Parts: sequence; structure tokens; C-alpha cells
Amino acid sequence: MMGNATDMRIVTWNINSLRLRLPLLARLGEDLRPDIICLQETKVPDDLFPADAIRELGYTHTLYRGMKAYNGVAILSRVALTSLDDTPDWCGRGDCRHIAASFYLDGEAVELHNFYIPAGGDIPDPEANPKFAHKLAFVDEATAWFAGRTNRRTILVGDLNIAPLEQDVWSHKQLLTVVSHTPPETTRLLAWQENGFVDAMRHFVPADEKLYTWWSYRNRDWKASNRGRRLDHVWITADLTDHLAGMTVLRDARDWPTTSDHVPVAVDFRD
DNA sequence: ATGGTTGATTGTCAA
Repeated sequence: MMGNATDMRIVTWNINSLRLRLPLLARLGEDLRPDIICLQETKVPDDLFPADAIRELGYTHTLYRGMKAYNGVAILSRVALTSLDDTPDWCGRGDCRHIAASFYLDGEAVELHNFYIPAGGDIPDPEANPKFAHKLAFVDEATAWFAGRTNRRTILVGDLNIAPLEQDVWSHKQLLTVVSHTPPETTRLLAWQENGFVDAMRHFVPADEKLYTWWSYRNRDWKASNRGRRLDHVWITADLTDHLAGMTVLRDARDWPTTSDHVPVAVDFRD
């Protein structure tokens, strides 16, 4: 991908079934040559994880945490990973929504956190909708936990299922009451982010420009209607800002055959 | 206001 051996490309993608989309994972590898891929919604229990096929794609270091039918996260890497195991069981659910590792970037350890935040259901009221209450509680817990470790070099990625800025959705006004862009969600996500993180995607694209990573399956023509949302994120601690070298939203992936409703996002680091 | 599509799973939930 890039010339320097210490350059590093990290991709996050909600793949929406890893086993169904293994061929697309190969295509992602060819198109972006990622060093590390963080996946969400793998929907595969650990004993059925396709480890051999993924090793053959060049990802010799893998960490995964999956369950039947729902959720599931994985980190696929060409460089060595050390699993971080002292992480919370968010909301005590035993869900597979977070996996973390450390690796070496420019000779120094970096923590990498891969999240799949609950989508939150349809009704944006925590009293009426337990899924929405779960979503808010999850973000609150994560905010509190990361507040205690702001001194670590950290990259946080994933499907956070919240589009925090006005230009992260196709219509700010129309989505204010739609789960993913409601004030209780956007306020919380920005509070979490501002407590120690820099938005690496918006480092490259100004806040007044539209930026999406997800387009619903429920549109006849996703490209023509372009009713997108930025649900997928890459955050970094400020000490990594000087290492940022580029950002790519692989919008073309939304037109791949039988693809995910999310597209991959890549962020490049150099020393 | 409602419906629209997809995946894992096989009646229905989750997104």
C-alpha cells in the first residue's frame, strides 16, 4: 500500500455476516491492502470462525468473539496482536460487541478497540424501548471506562450506530427523531469522543461536508436517493494525530454483489 | 404515517 514498512492501514467494516461475505473480504484485501481489519456483525460463533480461509488471505493474526446469529466482532491482522482481555462485559449481557488488542506502531504499543454498539431499535424512548435504553447505557458505560485511561495511545473503531454531526446524515432535520441521530445519542457520543479522542475521519473531511458510511437496504437505489448516515467511526488519541496520513471511505463497496449495508473505512498512519 | 430489504434461521427477530 504505502512505501514505508512502518506505515499502517487500518480498516473498519460492518460486514453483516462474515461467512456469507468471505469473497468480499478477499476483494477488500485486494482493493485496500489493509494491515488490520476490524469487523463487526460477523454473526459467527467462535467454533465456526473461518480461520483457515482468513489465514489464506494473509491475515496471520486473528482475534474474534462471536455468537450465534447476532453481533460478533473480529480483528484480522498481518502484524502481531496482543489480546487485551481486561475489558468489561458491557451492560452485563455477555454480548460479543467489543474486542481489543495492542500492536506496535512505529515501535510503540497502541491499543486498538473494535466496537459494535447496539442499534437501539426503532423507538427513541428509553422508557418505551429497552433496546434504546441498552444503547444509551452502553455508551454511558464505555464513556466512563475510557475516561479512566486517557493516557494510553489508542485507536477506537467500529460501527457505533450513531451519526453525531449534522452532515453525518442526509437530513439533519428529518433524522432528529430517528434512532441513530437523536439528541440523547449524539450528545452522548460526542461527550465520549471529546473525552480523549480525535475524530480521524473528520480530520480529513470538514464537518460541513456530507460524509456517510451506511446506506439502507430498504432503498430501491441507494446511490440515487443517497440517504446515507455516518455510523462507522475511527477515533484516535491526540498523540496519534501527527501520524495520520489518509482516510478512505470505500463507497464503491456498496455496489459489490450481495454486499453489506455498511462500507469499509480505512485510516492510514505513518511514523 | 408507512413501507421498504437483508441475514440467520425456518417463524421470527434484529437491523
